[in-house]
Parts: sequence; C-alpha cells; structure tokens
Amino acid sequence: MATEVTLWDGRKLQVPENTTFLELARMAWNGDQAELVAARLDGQLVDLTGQVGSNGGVVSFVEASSPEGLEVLRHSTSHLMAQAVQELFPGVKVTIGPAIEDGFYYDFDYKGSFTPQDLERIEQRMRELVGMDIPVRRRVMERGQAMELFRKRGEPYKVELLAEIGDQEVSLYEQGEFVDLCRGPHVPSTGRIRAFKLTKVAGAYWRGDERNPMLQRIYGTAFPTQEALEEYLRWLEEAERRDHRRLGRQLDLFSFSDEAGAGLVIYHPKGAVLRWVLEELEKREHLRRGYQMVIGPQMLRAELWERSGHMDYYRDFMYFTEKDGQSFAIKPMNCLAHMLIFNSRIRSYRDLPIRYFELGTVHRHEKTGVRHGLLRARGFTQDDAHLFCTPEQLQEEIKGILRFVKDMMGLFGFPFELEISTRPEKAFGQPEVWDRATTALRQGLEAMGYEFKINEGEGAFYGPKIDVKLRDALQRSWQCATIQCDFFLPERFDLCYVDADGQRKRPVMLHRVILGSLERFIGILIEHYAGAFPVWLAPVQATVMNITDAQLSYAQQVATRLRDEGFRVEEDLRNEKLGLKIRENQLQKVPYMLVVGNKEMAQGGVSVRSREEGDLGFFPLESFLERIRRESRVVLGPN
RNA sequence: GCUGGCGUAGCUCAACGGUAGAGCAGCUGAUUUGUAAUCAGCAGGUUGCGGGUUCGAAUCCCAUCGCCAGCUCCA
Repeated sequence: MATEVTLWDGRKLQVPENTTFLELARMAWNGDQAELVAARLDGQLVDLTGQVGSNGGVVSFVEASSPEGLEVLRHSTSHLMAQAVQELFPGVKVTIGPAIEDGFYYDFDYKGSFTPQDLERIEQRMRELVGMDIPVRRRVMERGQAMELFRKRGEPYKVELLAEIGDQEVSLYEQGEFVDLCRGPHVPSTGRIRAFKLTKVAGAYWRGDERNPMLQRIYGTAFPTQEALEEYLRWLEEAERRDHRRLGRQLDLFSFSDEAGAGLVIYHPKGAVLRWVLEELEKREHLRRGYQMVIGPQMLRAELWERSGHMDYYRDFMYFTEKDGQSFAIKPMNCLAHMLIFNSRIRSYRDLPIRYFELGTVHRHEKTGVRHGLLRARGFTQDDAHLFCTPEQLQEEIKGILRFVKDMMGLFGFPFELEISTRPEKAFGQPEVWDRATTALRQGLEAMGYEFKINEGEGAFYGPKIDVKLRDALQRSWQCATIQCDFFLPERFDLCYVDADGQRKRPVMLHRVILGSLERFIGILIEHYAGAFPVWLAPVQATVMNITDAQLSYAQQVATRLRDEGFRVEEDLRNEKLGLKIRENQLQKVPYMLVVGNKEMAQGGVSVRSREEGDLGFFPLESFLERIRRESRVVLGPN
C-alpha cells in the first residue's frame, strides 16, 4: 500500500508504507547521508530504520550536529560503550546510560573498578565495533516478555526498571550481542559514530541514592566531527588552566592549610585586598539602597538555635563550643542576630520596610567530599540581608532586590537566569500565605520584565524563593543570589509591628544575598577573568619599574603619587632587566606596568605597558592618572 | 558521608624494596640593563602524620589527616 509523506520543505511523496526513513533520506536528502542520526515523523523523533507507516505524515531528518542529533549520537555512543564493556568484562551488569550536557555516561555494576588502561581498551574495542558498522535494531515487545528476557540475561537492574514502567509495550535496542532497554531513538548502525572519547571513571549510586549499591560510572563524550571533539577537549584544558585553586596559588591570593583545617580559607595580601574592594563596593551599594549595616556576634547560645529550629534540621552542619556550662553554636546563618535587633524595640508600620545588611561570616560543617576550594568552603562570608516588610510592600522589595542583582551581575558581565521555587509537600504556614508570597515573587519578576522558570514544590519548608544562576565566561552556571521568603522564623521569634489600626501584625521576612558568598564569588571571578581582573578590582593595579638605579627615587615618587590617589601600586625596583620585570608582572596579570627610565624622568611621566595591549608609549603622569581614575570608577544604576 | 585515585624541597615533577634527584622559586656574588626569562655559585627533604611487614620502606600492608574526580548536598 502506498502512503503520502510531506517533507520538511513541503514536497509531497507517494511511497510504499514499509519505506524506511533511511530509504526516504536516500530519495530526498541532499546532504551527506552519514550525517543523519534520526528522523522526525510529525515532530516525534524516530529511528532512521523505522518505517513510514500507513498514515504518512510530515517527515524531516536530524543531523548529528543539531542539538537533538547530538543527544542521539551521544546516547548511541553510550550504548556502544556498554556493548564494548560487556564484551571485555563478562559478568558486568548494565544499568542506565543517558546523554548528558557535555557527553554521556553509563553506570555498570562491576565488583572492581575501571582503570585508565581499561578505558583505553574499551575505547579501542569501541573503535573496532564502529569499524564493523553493526546494525542497531529496535524491537518492541510486551513488558513481561522483556522482563523475562533480561532475567535470563542476568540483568537485574533492567528487570527492576521494567517493573516500574507503566507501559505495556517497551522497546529494546540490539546491536550484535548487546541488548538494552531503551526508548531511543538511536543511530541505524555503529558506523555513524565517529569522534568520541572516554573521559573519566567515578562511583555513582544506583538511582542516585546513597543507600543503594555503588556503581561504576564511565563518562565519555561524542561529537559529529573530530574537530568538534578536539575543540571540546581544548575547552576542558582552558577550564583547567583557569581553575581558581591553581590561579589562587599562582597569583598568591589565598591558600588552605591542613594545619588550620579543611575548607577554611586563608587570604593572602592580594586575595584580602580583592575581597576588601568587593566589601567596600557592597557597603556603599547597600547604604545607597536604604539598607542599614548591622553586625551580629560570631556565636550565639545554643538555646537560641533551638528556638529557631536550626537544632532540629541543621545540627549536623553546625559547630559547637562550651564554656562555664553554657553551650554556644558558631553561627551557620546570620538571621538570628538580625531578628534580635528587630525585636529590640517595638516596631511601627512606619518603620517598615527595615533592611538589615551584614557581611556575615558563617561556618558550616560541609561533608568531606563536597568541599571545593573557594566554591564550597566551611567558613565563608555572605553579603546577607534580612528584610522585614508588610505583605503590601513585598513586591516592591522584590523589585528592589532584583534591580540590585541586575546591577551587580552587569558590573561583572554575567548573564543570569531566574527560577522560582514553590510550596513543597511538607511546608510550614497556610497555603494562602504561600500563594500570596509566591504571587508577589512572580509579579516582581514580571514587573522587571524577566523570564523565569518555575520549580514546582522545590521551595524550602519555610517559604518560596527566587534563585539566580549566573553564567560565567566558560558558559558554566553558578547559583549565587537567592531571595527567600520566610514564614517560619517570624512566628518562632514572634516578630511583629504595630499597624495603623493599632493592631500587632506579623511582618514578612526575606532572606537574601546578592553575590552569595564572597568566597564563592571570588572563586567564580578568578575563573571568569582567568585571573586578569579589571583595573578597579585588580589587587595590584600598577607596578612601577625602573630601568637602572638612576631612577630609583623617581620611581618611588611616581608610586607614592599613585598611592596618594588611592591606587594599589607596587614597586619593582630590583636590579634586574626590564624584560624580566615585565614578564613577571605580566604573569601576575597586573593591568599596568609603568616603566621609568631617564627619558621618562626628564619629561615627568611614565611609559605605560598595558596587560592586554602591550606598550602604549609615553604618558605624562597626569594623563595616566586620568586614565586609571576613569577605569577604576564603578558606577551602578540608580536605585 | 560513599566510590575510586593521589600526598616526595615553596611550586611542578623524577626515583617505585637497596645511599632521595631535576627545573623553577629562594639565598650570595657579578652584571646597571628600555617592553615576556643575564650569568655563576650556594642552600634546601626524618618522602603528610602514626603504626606494621622486612636485613633494609618514599616504594608493600593497616589506620588517620588532607587533596583530586564523581555521587549526594549546597552560598
């Protein structure tokens, strides 16, 4: 029987209904057939080996280089890897193997662990299987039948998955001896897979639950072309080159010490000044935006943390100390002291909104395996604020915070994405209160014209929140700013204000951070700028270097002048060649190198070398000052 | 916390059962130098810490601390 298909470009074809998409591609596709990994029938991704069927429909083809095509390619590569692993390591059980953002993985139940040499063998075998161009076949069968098949093959994980699938019919994919339960689609044969690399092995729990058995996960990646693969591998190297832990040492910004304790940051002079610049910016901006600065104690009595509920749900993360029979907790959060300030007198509705800001240093006992340099430390300082307002004021406050976030992200050139998390199953407070607050969050975002994603049921038990995820120079995403409503603590601490009608009322409480933690943010900045900070932020903004001892005191005068103007300047007056001084300062990523020789001394100026642009030639001192003044100015939008 | 890998000079690495070594950095001296490395010499380590095996341990085993990758979690 013939059927009519409409091609992506509107052409219509009459073909037998058992025509496969592969055959259709041969008839209609002008590009390279080998670039195709799947087809689309009425929008649905299908195998190229599938048949058009009696209903016809709109057909298009998916190339390996498209986003969906890449996912199919990677998914198929993960199957290829599983096939190679089962051949080389008989008895290994397969579990799942999806495509992920940068590639794919496959989890295996294997009593040993895979070594780098094993990876090479697996890769080698994969290449052989690609060379054999083995057909990949889809089979649809009844669920019970599939369970029986996997039971016979000794694949308990597949049986477990099947037991939970609702569908009566399931699809299997077969290539040679290898069979996998899978929705597909997949490439029609192994020969379509070309550029791939296995990147690492790691443990992972079955279904991500730490009570389940630990599986061996092999990560890999695949690309349509060898060039694209190599470009990705170069990107990985670039990320490694920018690693903040490595740059932190090279630029002498900070360190960690076994002796001091894991996860505790030690700021060296240059790291400390970098942080100081950020702190000054934060203080200025918060005051400008109507926040009041407060400072709470580093530890508070354990009883207070009982009252706040932290002892129930946060105890494992807290550090404790005891003296004179009193137990104290080192603060893991800054909110308690801020509430004590709020409660230190009767508050009127006229006082609201109240915005308390603190550069609050907190300590959290993060589990050993999760620490990661500055990005996840045990002691860190948040740019933390707590806002107390009436329900009516909530939306305006949200907007103010969002403007703040936008200004700060813009300053560093970070694009960002927004997410709202709504009421979870187990939640404190009335649903109506939640609804009202969630609406305020959403309307705040809408009023600012932002797109956002909604994470249903992902909010904290105490209230809904907005999370901000920034994107750095390497397109990686980081959570920094967060705005959280809290219905729980105002109750626990009986926060109230006297309203216009003389009644005591409960204020809305917001927790919010902008940069998040200074440690994390500095870590992100180091990687974002690859250590080459803009002039306003650079720990050393300029180095004055002399050519011979004859300019010693002139060089010092120049440095002094710059310091008088508030710039961060070093002197490199060593008896060394200019080339060496330039090299070292360039490697330290100092924005400006100011060379002074007899010529500059005679003319009362400096020869300027820029980190990015190289030799800029002679500048009278005043005109260089003007330039660096301009570049050090930070201007954020009106509030 | 779990799985796997790894801790050697300040840093990057070598030695992998038989006397711990190099480059860079550091120090000393010479050199007074014009836009990414001047030359020479010197010094530097109970091999993370604690046990054990062995005639002998950086090397093998156990424990512990730390680091790295991943899982889980998160600012």
